[in-house]
Amino acid sequence: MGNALPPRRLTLDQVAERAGVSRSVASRVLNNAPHVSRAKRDAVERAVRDLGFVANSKARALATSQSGVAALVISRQDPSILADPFYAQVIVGISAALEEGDLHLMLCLAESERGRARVEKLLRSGAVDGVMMMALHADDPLIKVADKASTPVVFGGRPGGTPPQWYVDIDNVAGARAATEHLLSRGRRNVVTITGPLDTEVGQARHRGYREALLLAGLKARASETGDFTEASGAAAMSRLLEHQPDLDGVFAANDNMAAGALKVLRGAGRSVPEDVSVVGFDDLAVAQNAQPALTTVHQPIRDLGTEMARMLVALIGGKNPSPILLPSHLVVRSST
Amino acid sequence: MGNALPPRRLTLDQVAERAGVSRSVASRVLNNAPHVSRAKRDAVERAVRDLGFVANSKARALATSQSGVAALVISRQDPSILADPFYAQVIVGISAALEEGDLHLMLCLAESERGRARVEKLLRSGAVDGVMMMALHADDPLIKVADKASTPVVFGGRPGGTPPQWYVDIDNVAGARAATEHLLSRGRRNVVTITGPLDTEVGQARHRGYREALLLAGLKARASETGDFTEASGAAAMSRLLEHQPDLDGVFAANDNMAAGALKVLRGAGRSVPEDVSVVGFDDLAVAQNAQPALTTVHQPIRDLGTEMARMLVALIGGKNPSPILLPSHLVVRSST
DNA sequence: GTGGAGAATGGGAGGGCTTCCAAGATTCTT
DNA sequence: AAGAATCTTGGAAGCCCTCCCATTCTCCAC
Repeated sequence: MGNALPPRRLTLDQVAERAGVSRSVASRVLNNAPHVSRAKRDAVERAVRDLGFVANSKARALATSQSGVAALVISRQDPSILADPFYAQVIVGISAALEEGDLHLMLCLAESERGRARVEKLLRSGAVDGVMMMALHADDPLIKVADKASTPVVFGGRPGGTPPQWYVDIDNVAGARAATEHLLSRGRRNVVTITGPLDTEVGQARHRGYREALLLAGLKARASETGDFTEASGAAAMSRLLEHQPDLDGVFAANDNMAAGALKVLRGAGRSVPEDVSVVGFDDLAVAQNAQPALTTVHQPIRDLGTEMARMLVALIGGKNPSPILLPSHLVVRSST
Repeated sequence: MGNALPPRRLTLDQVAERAGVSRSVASRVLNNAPHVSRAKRDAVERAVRDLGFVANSKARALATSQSGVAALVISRQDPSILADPFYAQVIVGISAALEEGDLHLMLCLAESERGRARVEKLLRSGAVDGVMMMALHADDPLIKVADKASTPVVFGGRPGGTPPQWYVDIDNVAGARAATEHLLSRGRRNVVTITGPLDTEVGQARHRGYREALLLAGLKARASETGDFTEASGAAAMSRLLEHQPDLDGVFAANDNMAAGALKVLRGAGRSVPEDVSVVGFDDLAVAQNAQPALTTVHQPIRDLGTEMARMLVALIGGKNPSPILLPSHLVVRSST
């Protein structure tokens, strides 16, 4: 920080000199490449240890044109998206898997137009070797940004529209079907649903699973109302459903937050859960366990989602061509059904 | 990715050639430095636009010896620390403030020994211009790692022991004092506390605030039990307190999770809250609102914590010498008191 | 018209590493 | 024991910018 005599960072030349070898040899030892005699290898390693040398990553990056960094880009169209524990778990999974590939994680939250421009520059400047992207909407401008980058991109969850080439997603259809079938197996016959936004793939998929289950059981789809994955929207949807479909006896909500909202409205309307109405959510977040009554829901392997995204990206960076992955979810039965 | 003819990334020379100027001039335009005529500036800018040129960040980093990246290092001694919304908010704050300084965010979760070694290498390789660090324990090995790095380090929350030179922290003492005084103002006279781990600064500070409040009110400190900030430990501590101090009428828990555990135990013991016993927590996480009854607690400006950390780091990187910051917290009164 | 201040310009030397290649050292064949 | 085959080795060319500095140009004062 502006000392009198900046002590001039240690360089590979100094290591080489101290070990009595050329810079080339020293470099080979560092990258443990072949064609180095045992004696010189030892000498270099000792010099590295004695001097406490760590190679300058910028120079290495320039020479190899590899930065050793992967970016996770999170589109924040809504304000508090990161606040839910979902991303935290994804990140933990990613972090662990990137460690395997010896990559570091750069986290980009792009909300403003300016932020998006920064992300674009980041990707196109070659500062990262690959990108993981979480975006809900097919028209998210970040998707185009990622396309323009000439670096591999893995999606976490498919945005709507034509699916990207590489993605990891939860099998939302199967999960929603299992949830609905569970309601039917409890003897419910008038099962309604609170869907997520239908312009998102996840919203659509969970709705599809619901309809499939009814279809397979030979039942007609009942009323559905759309929410936006918030508790408040779930409550509002539930009110509307009660109004139009007073004899409902089962509710599949497309996520736990909305299910929690629905529970409150049901309680307020004097319907007891699970006696009068059974309710199932989706996600298995903390809110599901804390709900009154505790919520039956579909558990997603969120951490695995992160892990698999990172693994896929590592494979891509390594020149391989992995296939998309759909992760299974499973039902967790609690007191609401 | 291994094409036949890798199209050889665009370079500044090509921009310069197209604009009919030397590379030096082109570079000056890119960094909008002075000493460029209007005409050439325009020519270069047009060439940049036409070609879609983005400077190679690795080369720039090497030349300027600035990476444009700041790291957030989170020590994960316990497994699910990131899962609480705390870090999510810190990160959002950091991200916003880093954008001001045109820095990108690298996220390092170091739990294993290997992960720690990787972080050390990252810092010492000069890959980041500065570090923000969140660590609870004074003996966290990461603190030494940060010391060895010759890059500026800002702490979020002081670890125990001698405080670091640069940090941003919540004023835990004042918050705890306010919480305790609130209990006293409700007429409680036998106020006990559930502390956090006393080998952490935050644990100690909140305990100190509790004692100060009692002292100022001319009361003696009552029983205290120590937890580890988990709900389970709060419940256990509450049981012990009920046993040794059956006439207690107020509880200050050093965080919301432990307060939630305490509430459950109190309910189980037939003490009603807030009639028989008043309870105050600390943090104002979601759990405080969801608790039964809703928890009076101390709200912390968590997002601001992140913002200020990042700002401080930006200042340090810019060669300034900022002062440590203590952020105020405030009481949120709900139904538990 | 001349000197000189100050701006504009481009050449070129880094920045610290990787990697190609030619040359020297070693081992293996027969 | 000579020649082929294989390892080791170090010199030097890159990677793509930034920035110092010597040079040229512009313009104004006297």
